Amino acid sequence: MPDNESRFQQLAARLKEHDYRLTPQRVALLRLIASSEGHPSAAHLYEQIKAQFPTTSLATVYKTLNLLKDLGEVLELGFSDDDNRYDGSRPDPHPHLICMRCRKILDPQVSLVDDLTQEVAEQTGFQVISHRLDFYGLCPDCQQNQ
Amino acid sequence: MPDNESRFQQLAARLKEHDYRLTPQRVALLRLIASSEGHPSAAHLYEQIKAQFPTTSLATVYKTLNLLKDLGEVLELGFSDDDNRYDGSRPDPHPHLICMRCRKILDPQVSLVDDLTQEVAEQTGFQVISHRLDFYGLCPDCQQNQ
DNA sequence: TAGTCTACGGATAACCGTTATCCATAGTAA
DNA sequence: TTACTATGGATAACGGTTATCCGTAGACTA
Repeated sequence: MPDNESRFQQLAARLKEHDYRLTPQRVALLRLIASSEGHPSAAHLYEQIKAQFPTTSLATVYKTLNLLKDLGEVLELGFSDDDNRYDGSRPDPHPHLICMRCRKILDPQVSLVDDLTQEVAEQTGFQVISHRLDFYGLCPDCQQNQ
Repeated sequence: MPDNESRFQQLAARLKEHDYRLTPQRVALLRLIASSEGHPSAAHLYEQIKAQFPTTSLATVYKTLNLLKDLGEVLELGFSDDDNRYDGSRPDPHPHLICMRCRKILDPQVSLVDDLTQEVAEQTGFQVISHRLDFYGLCPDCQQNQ
């Protein structure tokens, strides 16, 4: 896994590559996205960036996130009953582990995803293109403190 | 898998069991839910039931679905960018296969879910309670007709 | 440096599926 | 018949996200 600074450089390079401007607001957002743990929501990023740029609009946060999403650099986790969350470290589809109590989201290291995907495809004749694998439960911290 | 009629009887019994009334609208909805393939949306059920009860409100559809959901008899599949879909045949969490073209949703028969769940739990220390496993792709029909 | 052009940021209205609210009434019980 | 309550229907409200509008910062040209 690359460190935060190099991940930020990657994101910045991708924007430049497509002739998008690196405005101060975007730079600040890229740094937040590259360094964030736990998969922040747009509202969370909005709260964080207001510390540096108090006049920033929530729309700017969404615009930047969608820009990175369209470039394939950010994975959007949509929830119908909660804020969307964003994964700026690993844009490829992968399983997530969601704590039902503190709403923290982790990326587990697993090996069986490809096997399960293949089983599903063979079972149904589907051409599987992507996936969204969410596990819900309690993180170790919340198991202790409940 | 039970046939549609017995599934309907199950649903009806569950409502009676909790002293909910079996109104004509609810009976019609229960039959639709028990017999539906491909995981209908609330709007889809609404269109269907209007053939029998033209004055039915969309709110009644949602109320009945939420009733069954709270009783654990219907599984709600929420999508942040699309209508929610409802599984009235298998209320327990299980993988789904979603066609990106015709939006059909299938229930694949797979054996590796428990293994993957266990791997995730051991890897992270999470107490895994539930899951939501969606695979996206093209169904056999849409592979041919594209 | 001045002028022009365009991408961008900020503010906010609009969107849309879902939920809440209100009221009339059907069904139940006494 | 009367009173009570759950239910259905209509629609307003909700809330996260997106679209729209406008002023401007920044880049390019000469």
